[in-house]
Amino acid sequence: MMLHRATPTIQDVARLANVSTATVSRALATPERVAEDTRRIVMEAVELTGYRVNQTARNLRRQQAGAIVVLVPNLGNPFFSRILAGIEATASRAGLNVLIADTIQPGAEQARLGDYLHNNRADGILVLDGSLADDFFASAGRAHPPVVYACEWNEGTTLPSIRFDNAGGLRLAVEHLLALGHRHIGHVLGPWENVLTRERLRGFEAALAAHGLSPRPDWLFDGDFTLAAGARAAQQWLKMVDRPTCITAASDEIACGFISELYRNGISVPDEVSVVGFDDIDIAEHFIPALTTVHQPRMKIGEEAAAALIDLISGVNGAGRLASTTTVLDAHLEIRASTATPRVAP
Amino acid sequence: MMLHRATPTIQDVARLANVSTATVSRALATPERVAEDTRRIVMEAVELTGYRVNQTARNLRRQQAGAIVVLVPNLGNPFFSRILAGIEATASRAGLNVLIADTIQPGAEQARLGDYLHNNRADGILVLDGSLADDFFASAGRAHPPVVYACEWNEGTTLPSIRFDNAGGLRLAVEHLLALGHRHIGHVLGPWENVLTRERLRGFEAALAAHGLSPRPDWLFDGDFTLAAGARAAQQWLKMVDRPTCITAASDEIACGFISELYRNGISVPDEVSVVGFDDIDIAEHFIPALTTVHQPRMKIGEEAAAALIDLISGVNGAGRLASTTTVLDAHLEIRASTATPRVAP
DNA sequence: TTGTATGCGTTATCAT
DNA sequence: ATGATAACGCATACAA
Repeated sequence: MMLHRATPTIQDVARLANVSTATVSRALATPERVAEDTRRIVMEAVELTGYRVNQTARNLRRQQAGAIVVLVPNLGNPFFSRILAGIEATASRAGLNVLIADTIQPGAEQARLGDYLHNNRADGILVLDGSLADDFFASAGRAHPPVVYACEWNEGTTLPSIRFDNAGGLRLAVEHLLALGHRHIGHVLGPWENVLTRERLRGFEAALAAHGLSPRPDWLFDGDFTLAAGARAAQQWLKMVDRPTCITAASDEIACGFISELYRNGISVPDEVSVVGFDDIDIAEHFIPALTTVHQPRMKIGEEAAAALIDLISGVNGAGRLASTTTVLDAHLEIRASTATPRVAP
Repeated sequence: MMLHRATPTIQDVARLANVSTATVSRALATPERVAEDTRRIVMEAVELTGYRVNQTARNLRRQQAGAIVVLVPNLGNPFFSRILAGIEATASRAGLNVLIADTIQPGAEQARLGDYLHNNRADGILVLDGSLADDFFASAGRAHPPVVYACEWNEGTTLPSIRFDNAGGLRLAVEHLLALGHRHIGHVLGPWENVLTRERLRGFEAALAAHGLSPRPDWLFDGDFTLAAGARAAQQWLKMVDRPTCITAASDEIACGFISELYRNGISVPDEVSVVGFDDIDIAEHFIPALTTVHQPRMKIGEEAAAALIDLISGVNGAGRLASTTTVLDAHLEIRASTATPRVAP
């Protein structure tokens, strides 16, 4: 009769190999500190028993978690998938697991997130949600694992962050439109509370100012980052008597929603209005028309953020753990078919 | 001078409350097994010290991991984001953390994934990758945590799975086209090795057969689930002398790529060819034209899969752990603007 | 109801 | 180079 064998422990291996558990542990963790012969015997016993180290026990002993947690605002938003892929690839290469937590969850703020901070569940925290304030992490002077912001950040943060040059991206967009001959430029905003919205608006205004133009308040369309917001902005645009000849959108989704709604109302892009997006999501290149947009290297953002966090965890920076290092990735404009010279000269 | 206090342990709380560690443990885990007064005193001490239970120690003692792992084929694919959101929401409600692993990672197959299976890292495994065979999990007769397939599955699997009615979805698509008057119907396939590709093709063929039609091999376009594959299929379509008047695509991305490439070549959808997608991704409704497509409730798939796995973990099904339960979610067709009556009668 | 004592599986320290 | 042993922090069986 075949008994259902329980998971083998280091003890089982030691017994079979006729060595102490300490030797087995060493043979696996630091092979060079074990004699050639012994190592062979131990490895054989490992094979035979099918032993796998129990990570929970190892983590308890080593006072670590073997994992990082990523705090995502709305996991359902496909924008984050590439970033997550970059994070996972980098973390797994470093032997770290990746936990995900959706900050949109009700009741998440206190209980669940606090769990990750103070319960030895994670060796480090990657925050993609700029609405989480610094003092959330530094609460009550407790010790907590290293924190790195990616994509979004909290204004005035003293924590390290990996950012994209959002203002610069919008500047490129506006300059492209100016070069095409546009002078009447509008902008569809993301949600006001989002730091990216404000950064992109800042770039928009700076680019106009650099060319002696000032933004017209009625050409600033409120919104969020969604397709629906773009469609709403289009409705407003349709109703205007004095319309901008082109629009910069705070996201590709906004741009697509905007174009789509105009199309349904018989207005053609770029013939009657030019549109620039932001993000360069997959569909942008295949949209109708192909979307001119600011490209964000999302995979790379994830990789860099994870790498920075791992550095912090392994203490590469030594006492520099507290130093706020901000990495800003350069913006790049992908020029496609949704922008053209204005049909009517201003 | 303010010393940097280390993380408080259950010992610290016990000392302060003047009770044993066992009592503290009970007061936190099973309050009803502790006297009213004692509980109050303990809770006060917990507050004062800021004690948080060490999950690693708890997990070691309880012989569990407190987490499930989701095996995703290509995390960068935005299709999975909603599913992940559903999984995370359900798991976190059950107090379980969610680990993500990208099965696309090189070397992942053996080392990393085996880690999750046999190293006490996860209490359960959610597999979104149908290319992972059953025997990968059941290797060498080892004990391993419960496994549930979601979305994709391995043909002939004996493991539980949550599926979408892929064949039924394609059937709805074909019947819609037939009802519009189409008789020349093509299909753009996903990757051959993918079970969803085969299921959807099966539905395609069955629907045709049910109406006395047989599929024409030259109207079956090879591909994968990407935008680029749709564009390639469009190129082929353009070159044909005898073209299908409509196309069902194995994914929305294929459909969008197809439509987009036709548009660049001056062909209009649905005027000259009708297109049906599959998935109902966010952009579908806002595409030009709005895409008729098979709606997949991705969030719900994630929720149901997580719920099933959690049931298995908590042993709700008792000995039924080995029983293969397959849940199939119903298909639904979202009719929009990319389909119309054929321009030329056959 | 509460306390005592033991062990979860591993690794690090200290001998040898 | 190897072995004995003591923790890591918690939860439970058992005793009181």
